Order: sequence, then C-alpha cells, then structure tokens
Amino acid sequence: MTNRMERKKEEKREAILDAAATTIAEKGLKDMTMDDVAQTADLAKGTLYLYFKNKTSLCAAVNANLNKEVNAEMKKSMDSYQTGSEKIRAAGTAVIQIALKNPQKFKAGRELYQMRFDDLKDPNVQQLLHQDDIGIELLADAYRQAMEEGDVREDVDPVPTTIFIKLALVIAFSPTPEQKMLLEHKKISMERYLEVVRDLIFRSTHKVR
Amino acid sequence: MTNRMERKKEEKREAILDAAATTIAEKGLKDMTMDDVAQTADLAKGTLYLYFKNKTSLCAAVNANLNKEVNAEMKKSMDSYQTGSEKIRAAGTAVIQIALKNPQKFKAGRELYQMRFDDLKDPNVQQLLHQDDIGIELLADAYRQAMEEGDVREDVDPVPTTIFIKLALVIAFSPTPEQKMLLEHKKISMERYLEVVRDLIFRSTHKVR
Amino acid sequence: MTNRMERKKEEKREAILDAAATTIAEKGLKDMTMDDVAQTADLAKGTLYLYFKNKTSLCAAVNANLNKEVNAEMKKSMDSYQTGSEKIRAAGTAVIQIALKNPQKFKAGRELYQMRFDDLKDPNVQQLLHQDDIGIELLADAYRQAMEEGDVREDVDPVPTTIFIKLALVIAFSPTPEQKMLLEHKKISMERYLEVVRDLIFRSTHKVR
Amino acid sequence: MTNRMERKKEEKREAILDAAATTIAEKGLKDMTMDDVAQTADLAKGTLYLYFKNKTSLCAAVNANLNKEVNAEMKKSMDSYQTGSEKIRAAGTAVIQIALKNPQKFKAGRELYQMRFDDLKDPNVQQLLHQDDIGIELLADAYRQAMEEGDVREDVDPVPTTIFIKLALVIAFSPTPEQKMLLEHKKISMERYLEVVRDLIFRSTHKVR
DNA sequence: AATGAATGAGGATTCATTCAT
DNA sequence: CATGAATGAATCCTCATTCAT
Repeated sequence: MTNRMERKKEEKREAILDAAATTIAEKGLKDMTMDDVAQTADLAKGTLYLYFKNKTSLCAAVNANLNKEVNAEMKKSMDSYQTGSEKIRAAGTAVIQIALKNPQKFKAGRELYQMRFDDLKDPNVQQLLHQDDIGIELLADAYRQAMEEGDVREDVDPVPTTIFIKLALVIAFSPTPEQKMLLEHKKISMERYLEVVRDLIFRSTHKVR
Repeated sequence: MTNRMERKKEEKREAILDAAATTIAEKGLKDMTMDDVAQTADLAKGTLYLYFKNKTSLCAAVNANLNKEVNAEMKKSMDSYQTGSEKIRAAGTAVIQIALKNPQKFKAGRELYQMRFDDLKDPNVQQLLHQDDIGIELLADAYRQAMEEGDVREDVDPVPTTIFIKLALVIAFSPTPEQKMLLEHKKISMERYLEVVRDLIFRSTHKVR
Repeated sequence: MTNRMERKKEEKREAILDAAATTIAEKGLKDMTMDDVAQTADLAKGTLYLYFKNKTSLCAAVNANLNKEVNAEMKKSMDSYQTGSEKIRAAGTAVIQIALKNPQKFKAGRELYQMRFDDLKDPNVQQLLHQDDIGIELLADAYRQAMEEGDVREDVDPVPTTIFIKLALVIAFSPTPEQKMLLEHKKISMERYLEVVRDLIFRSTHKVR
Repeated sequence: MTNRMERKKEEKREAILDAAATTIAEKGLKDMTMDDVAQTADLAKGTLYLYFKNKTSLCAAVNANLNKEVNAEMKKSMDSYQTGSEKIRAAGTAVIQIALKNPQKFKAGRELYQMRFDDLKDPNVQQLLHQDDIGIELLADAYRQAMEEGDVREDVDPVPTTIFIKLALVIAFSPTPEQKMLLEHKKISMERYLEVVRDLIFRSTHKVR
C-alpha cells in the first residue's frame, strides 16, 4: 500500500469514529445503529465492516479515541505548570474545558462507560486499555509530585485515587438521566452542582492550610 | 379483592422485581429481555404485563425497590448513632454491607442508572423519584447535623454533595466493566480500591483534626 | 331454571350485546377486544364466555341483534302505508332515521359486514342469517306489491335487488374510511352525498312519470 | 444507482405488492400477516421493510396499485367509444372483465376498503388518493358528456354519483362473506346477481326512452 | 475497496381463551 | 354462576452482519 493510500484509509477510519461518537451522543448508546453511523459518515453500511470487525470493536475504538484526545489535552495543560498541585488543578480544568467545548463527545464517552468489552484480544480494546492507562499515569504522576511537595496528604494512594477521580469527573460532568431528573427535582442548577463536585474532589486529597 | 389475594398479588409483584433485578445483574440492562425475566420468575411472558405496563415501567419499579431497601438499611444503621459524623460513617458502612451481601442487586442498581425514565406520569417512576428523594434527605440531614457539630466543613452544601456522594458510592461499589478491567490491569484489589474510595469521600467533606 | 332467572340471564345477554356493539362502533371491529367488552358491560372477562362461546359467535349475535332492531323499525314504518311504493320509501326513511338517531349502532353494523362467519352450525350465525332473510323478504314484498301497482318496472327481480339495495344503503350511510377521505378531498358534504345516493337508489327501480 | 438496478428494484416492489394482494384475497385483511407476505413473495421478512415502512403503508400501496390497474383498463375501454353513455357502459364492462379475469385482486381491493390510512404524509397513501381521484374523474367526465348528449338525467351530480357507483360496483362484484352466504341461501347465482346490479346502476342515472 | 440489498434471529407487546377459586 | 389471574401463541418491527456485484 502506498503512503497516500494509507493516509486516506486512516482519514476514513477517523471519519467513521467521529460519526459514531456523534451518533452515540445524539441517540444514546443503545439507540445507535450501524445504519446511523453509516449515514452520518456518508458511507455504505458494508464499508464500516471493512474498517471495524463489528459494532463492539467500533465502540471500543471510539472510546479509545476519545480518551486519547482527552489525554492529549490534559497533558498540554499540565505541561505549562510546575508544581504537582497546579498540574492536578490544570488537569481538572482541562477536563472541564473539553466537557464545555465538546459536550457531545463527552457525553459519548460517558455512555461508553456502560459497555462491556469482552474480547480482550481485539486490538481496539487493547488500545482502549492503553489510553486509559496513559491517562491514569499522567494524573497519578501529578499526585505523586504533589505529595512530595507536601500539598497532598501522604497517605494518598495515587493509582486507585486517580481511577476513582477520573470516573467521578466523567460521571459528574455528563450526568446520567436519573441524576438530571434528581437535580431538577431538587432545583439545583448544573453550574452549582459542578462547582460542588469540583470542590469535593479537591478536598478529598489536598491538605488544608 | 380479599386480603389474602391482595397479599398474594403483592408477593408475586415482588417475585417479578427480584427476577428482573437478577436478570439485569447477570446480563446487563441492555441484554435483559422480558423473556428472561419471565423465565427467571417462572411465569408466562404475558403475566408480566399484568403487573407492569411495559419494560420501562418494570425497570423503574426495580430501581425504586432497590432504593427503598438501601434506604431502609441505611436508616436502620444510622439510627443507632448520635452524632452526624457517626451517622454518615454508618450510612457508608450500610451501603458497603449491602454491596457485599447482595452484589447482584447492587449491580442491577448501577446498571439502572443508565436508564431514561421519560414517562413521569408512570407511578413506578414517581416511586423511584420519591425513594431517591428519601435517600438523599436522609444523608443530607446527617451532613447538616455534622456541620452544626463542627465535624464537617461549614461550606458544604448538603443536597448536591449528597447527590454526588451517593452516585459515587454506587459507581465505586459496583464498578463498570471498564473500571474492572482497569483495576485488574493495574493489579489493584477490589478491597483496596473500596478502602481508598471511602477515605476520599470521607476527606472530601470532613474537617481534618 | 325459574322464569325469573331466565329473564335475568336474557337481560345480561342483551347487556353484553349492547356493550359489544358500542365497543365495535367506537374502536372498530379489529380493535375491539374481549377486555373492552367486559369493561363496558361491567362484567368479568370470563363471564362473557358463559354467554358466548367465542368472540366470533358474540359478533354474530351482535350482528343478528342489530338486524332484528332494524327489521322491527322498518316493519313498523312500512305498516302505516298502503302502496308498495310508499312502503319502499318508508323503509328507506326508517333506515335513515336509525342511522341518524343511532349512528353508533349503525356503524357497528357496517363494521360487521366485513366479518367472516365460518361456523354455520353456530346458533348465533343462524340467527343472523334468519334476520337477514326477514329483512330482505320484508323489502322484497314491498317491491313485488309496487310492481303489481305499476310503480316499479316489471323487469325488477325483487330478491337480488333487495340484497343489493340493503347493502348499498348500509355502505352509503356509514361510509368506509376511504370513502370519507375521498368525500373530504372532493369537498362533498355528507348530507349532499346521502341525498344523491337516495335518489340514485330510488331511480334505479322506479318508473319515471 | 444504475438503470438496471432501478428496474430490478421496481420489479421486486411489484412482486411484493402482488404477494400482498394475493395474501389479502386469500386470508382476508385482518389475517394477512407480514410473515405471510414474505413467504408468498419468497423473501425474508426484513426485506419487506426495505420497500415499505410498515404494514399500513404496504396496504396503501397495494390499494393504489390495484386502482391504477383498474383505471388503466377502464380508460382503455372507454377510449374506443364516442358517446358518454357508451363510455359509461364500457367502464362497467371493463370493471366486470377485471373482476372475472382477476377475482383475487378484486377481492383484495374490496377488503382494503375497510382500512384506515391515517398517515396522510405517507407517499403511498397519497398515491392511493391520487388514483382514486383519477378513477372518479374519468367516470365523472363520461357522465358529464352523457348528460350533455341527453342520455343521462340533467339532475345527476357527477362526482358524488361516481363515488357511490364505483363503491357499489366493487362491493357488488366482490361480495362480502355475509352477502355470499345470503345469496347462496336465497339460491341466487352470482351471474344473476351481477346482471341485476348492473341494470340497477344503469337505471339509476339513465333516462328511459 | 465499496456498495447496499438481503437476511433472519430476536424482542416487546397483545389478546382470545382457560380454569382454579 | 361469576371471577380475573394466568397463559402463550401470534404479530409487528429492528438491526447487526453477510455477500454478490
């Protein structure tokens, strides 16, 4: 395969991933069909199967892709700071920025949390795990540094803490239908809720002066 | 309708709810079918529709029922303590107890968080909202008391805090497939993870000595 | 069975027939369910099967009953006239009166025209045939008389003519959905349509002066 | 899409319409299932839904198609005559020819008269209305001409007359089960009945010499 | 590589009829 | 006689996946 062809193939793959993410965000994971994706990507349905062996694999790839983008954004934000504590804050801000700038994609990411990826041999599932790993280590490093610098409690265990906090962030910033119902019912605005969540997460690890 | 018949009907309703919860836990929400539920409950498919007008309504009822049980357990645990802080801790312990004793039901509860209940007129949906409300107010009251007693920071906003913490607990104690994969991959035991999460949640609101 | 019991039983049978006719008129034949009928008759579903062996038989009985009422009304109107031609006109007027006074029942009658009654052994099906017969002979007699009296063409064959005209009347006075669509589309009012139909039917058999 | 493919698609559409008409004629409208149609057309059930969005739409298309064929046949017959009266007679003959040559389709057409087509946006429903319109105007024009030529009474209103006569023809030439029972019971042959009906219809509008 | 027609298993829901009480 | 809970066959429709072109 020539270089040009390879590039074109990669572009089409990305187009499909984009179309899938959009569809998931718009219709929800369970109402996203391969027809929808094909239509959104302006491709024939059969073509999707040239790029992804089945729906599950496509979803894994979408998930991996979203994580990759979030990781890149987080890293860029964190790199402009020195202290661990600042980096942690920068990471949070980056996530919020993405959630606000690209709520569609963020929602797709949250929907994908529900999915079971049983076929661990699938390269796209492996990619997903890999990107998850990168994101966690990025944040865990910041926590380690902040601990050394005395801003974060010494007894914090970076990896499980990071796993939980990343999940909590995603859940909070793209609430499930039930949460939304509840917040409306209790007359709490989304803005207020996010503010509270962010503060809770900050307090959960940081020392108080 | 005689009293005996009424009781029998209620019992059968509970049996269906149990069967549905089991099915959801085993197969996941999206792979749970009315056939499965009927089979598990040892009833004809049509019978389910005598008790629940459709699948969504059945799911709402399952969700409401689970919340009711959790609320009852929480209340019982909390009532044996005096201070707000103790009550909060007791609530956490109660949730953990349920999650360990009845992981199936807990998992069903987590799966149900994904579901959209659009028909707000449905009595089962209203029940669900009602039980959610009760659970939140129960915990929020404990936070209010703990704030007065000086154990919890004064700037904590009880209701949104409780909403977030309840969700975080459920998510943490019945991890999604992706989280599970990640924890295994990072060689973190479930016990360790739960310990960390509990501590994070505690620290997020409590004052440090 | 005592006389009183018999009467009571007959009354309940009539109540069921009424309920069924109402349901058919309201929902259409294909959307009428035994549940609906039971509800309308304020009886348990099982009870219907004590009076009618199945849905088809119930429908036959409804149909027979409606025909009986129409026949009685027609006969009453016709009896107050002397000439055949007047009697024919009176019959037409009687049908129109019923259609206007009791459109529900009339509509039920038209819906029932679609139904297949295969079980010719069923007493209710036989009743239906019997009532059809009575209605036709009633009208056919009037035609015969009118022929003798020189008002109707000599070459009219009374029985097939009557069969056709009765059907045409029913169809015209309780139009099918497609006819309704068409009339609306062509902006012809129901009143105008009925007037035209009546005239056509009259001209089809009568001599012109 | 290439021309060849388009033609093939249209052919398959027609095949489905044929299969549906056959099924309706054989089993009656209410016992016609999509399974039946698929089996008759020798296609998978799902394939039907590639051509028709639901059962109602398929039925509308069948109805429109039958009307189209009848209209074409009527027009062809009418065009070989000059006077309005001849054209009217030719139209009647054409309908009879179709009914005798293709009783299955004719019966399907009569069954379809019962159906409600609520979705006026559906292109197939619009086609149906359009074909109905064409048929009525065709006949109405002949009546108008015959009136001018003095063969038909001056007080005939062409459009409602045509609507009624077309319906009467269809009903008469493809009798409902109840009518059939009645004719058998009264020992009237189908041929005799049709002859009578035709004469009645003729007399209803024509002047007598 | 790309297409999109065809497939058919699967799922939610309905409803006539039965039968234990 | 009356009830109404239970049944399960039947029906419409969806959608992931395949495959001939």
